[in-house]
Amino acid sequence: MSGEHVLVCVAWPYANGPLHLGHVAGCYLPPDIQTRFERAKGNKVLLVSGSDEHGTPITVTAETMGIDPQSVVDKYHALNIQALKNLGCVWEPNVDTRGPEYGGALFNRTSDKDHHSIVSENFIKLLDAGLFERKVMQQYYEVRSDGGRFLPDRYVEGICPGCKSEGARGDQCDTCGITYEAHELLSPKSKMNPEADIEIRDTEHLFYRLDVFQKVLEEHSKNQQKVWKANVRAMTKQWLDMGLRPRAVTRDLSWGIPLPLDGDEWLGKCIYVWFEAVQGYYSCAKLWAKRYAKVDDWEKWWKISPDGKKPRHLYFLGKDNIPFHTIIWPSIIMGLNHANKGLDFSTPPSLPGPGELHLEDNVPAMEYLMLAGGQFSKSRKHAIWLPSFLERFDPDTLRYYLSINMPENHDTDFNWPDFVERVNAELIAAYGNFVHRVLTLGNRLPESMPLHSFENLTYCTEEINKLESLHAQITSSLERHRFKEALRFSMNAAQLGNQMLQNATPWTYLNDLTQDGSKESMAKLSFGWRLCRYLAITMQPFLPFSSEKLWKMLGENGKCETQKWYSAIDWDCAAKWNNHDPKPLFNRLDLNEILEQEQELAKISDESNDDPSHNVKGANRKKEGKKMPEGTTHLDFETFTKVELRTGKIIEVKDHDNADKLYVVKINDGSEAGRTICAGLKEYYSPDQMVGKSIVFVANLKPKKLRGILSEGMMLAADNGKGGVTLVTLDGDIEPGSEVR
RNA sequence: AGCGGGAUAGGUUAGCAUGGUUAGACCGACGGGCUCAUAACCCGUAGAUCGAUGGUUCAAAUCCAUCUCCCGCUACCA
Repeated sequence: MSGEHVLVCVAWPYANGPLHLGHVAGCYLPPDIQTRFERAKGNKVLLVSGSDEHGTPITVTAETMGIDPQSVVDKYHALNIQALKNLGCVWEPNVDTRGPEYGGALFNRTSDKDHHSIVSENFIKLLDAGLFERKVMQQYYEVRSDGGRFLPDRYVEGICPGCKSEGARGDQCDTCGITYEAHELLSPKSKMNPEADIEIRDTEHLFYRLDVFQKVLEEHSKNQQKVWKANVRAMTKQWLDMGLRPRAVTRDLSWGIPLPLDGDEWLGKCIYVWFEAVQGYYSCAKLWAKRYAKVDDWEKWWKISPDGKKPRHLYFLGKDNIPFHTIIWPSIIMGLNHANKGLDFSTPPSLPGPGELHLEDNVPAMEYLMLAGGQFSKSRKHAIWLPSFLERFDPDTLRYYLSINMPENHDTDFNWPDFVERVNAELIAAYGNFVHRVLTLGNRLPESMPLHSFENLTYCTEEINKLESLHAQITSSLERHRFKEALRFSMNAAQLGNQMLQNATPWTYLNDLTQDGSKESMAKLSFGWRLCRYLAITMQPFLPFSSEKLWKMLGENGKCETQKWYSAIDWDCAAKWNNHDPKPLFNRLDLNEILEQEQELAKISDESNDDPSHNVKGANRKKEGKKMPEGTTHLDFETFTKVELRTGKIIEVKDHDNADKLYVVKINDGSEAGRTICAGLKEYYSPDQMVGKSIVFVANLKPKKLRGILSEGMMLAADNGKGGVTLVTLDGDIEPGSEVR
């Protein structure tokens, strides 16, 4: 199909740090491939996404960096959009080169004022339709001279009303496991600021009536069973089976979109981020139309036309985001449709009809890309950052590796040896090398007899048939979002080219073109040019940079990315030639060199502060002086002596039955009974490695139950902040229980 | 611990929802060929008790049960 309106929605990256390769493989590369493919097919694609810029984590980052939240999001928004562009993602130009009727792209941000007003408008619509429920909640409030603030449950602790143990959280006790209402907790304290007075205050919040949509979502889900991937089906079913309940859409929050409501009870409240950021898909389309096309043009991508013709909606996201896109967002869309029809909650909502906002056609959610077996993690600095990667490597090599290794069905792994291997042995050896063979062989012909003068397609019917069948397979795979498979088929075409050359041995005829068999052999070599052209077009969604390079080297005009998808198998198109010296499409990678570089980077990372953009071009690497880490204050000696450190010997290490990350460690502390300490060392030590070690522990720490087991102290361990943790052990023998000073 | 997902040749994986061909592919290994090409290319060979056990069935990688290990979310990291 061609001329279809396709809305490609990309999960909004949180502007609280740079993007890493996990993000790219999961959410950002697949939609780019899809968009390029759809455009080549002649479809009208509008690509929307942007930075998600509200919420508490951003204010926390701002506080620790000593700047305001807007500066945080400005910084990461700029960094991320630039990195995505450098990766070749089509966020630019904003308008399709064929004109605004063909759509375009907008990478917006949720701090955009227009986004605020669109969200506020929708908020009022849903409110007026009775789709919000108003509830008074009791929430802890930290009283401060500068005004105070509400505290999320997990920032509060106190004494459990059930078992009376200390350290119970605001809504649940870890020791006995019971849950309770916030006001039942005894002597509550703020975790962040234990000195502050805490009181319970009533706070009113609005809840979106997801329950109203249960039935219609079940219907939608039933319709989608055939297109959804297994992980999407399972996750959505889970939610529907549990039964949908109203979900809070407002929050006691300072950084976000203020409630568009009058009344003192709404002061200091914002629209909850989940409810607001998803609407970006909608606001972004509207704003794109307003800024780059006609104001109403967004409707072509969002609304079912009066004759029932539907745009196609694709959402690209990671597995953690599935229910938001199959349950929550559809229910908001249907809520808006409902409200637009002047209906309220008393009428059951229905699936969208003509003139209404359309629901997703597919949510091809990806699993995760792991890094050397572990999860990408900002805090543990276990990550490869996109900006830093692109400084050192050809973006197409990354695009190739992530495409051929895409986490479509389960988690996959990024590691350097595999990256180098696949780039060298597949991308370069098969594809790059075939292209280079054709171009260098062709280049050796005399100028009076250019390659295409030898063309004779009657010798190439077998190749033509195979290429056409491969083209159909690539197309079908891409239509079903099977990226790995599609790229593999394209690579098969390159392999076919190598086979063809191998059998035709054109190099044996170059010196004497009058030999027997020369005509056929040279016809094959000449067909090699067409095969390169085919490859440039079919590889373009995956490898846009090298495709453009190849396009020029083939002597073609214009840009490869604007070529028609089916032109790849148009054997009638005029053959051309470019007599410049051919250059290899890619450069080989050297694993040892890369590993050395990595070590260098790791060193720099150790020395720098904990700003993960350290190895990013243009990021400020200054102020690495000897200044104390943020928040450090000097301690007077007396206070220090209050800490009682003692030596002990580990005599037994067992798993904690009720916690994944904890060991229960028995220590000989010189006393007869010994003592028990819970320690979060599972990630770093096996029990065998620990038993017998002489360690240092804090002896007079207030004992505390950790998921049911009393921990009497804390072992000292060194933590380098990026995943390395080592116990502090003793140099020589000394009896357990000796004081350390 | 609660919930969800996964396990297929040395590595990466397709197939599994709708049981039924010799379980398909890429990389690597091994043997041979080629010498145009970036230590590249081509041909061939070996390599899989489809995580384990039991069950349903004429038939199970595919469905069911139990178990083991991995991943994610949530909790926990004194």
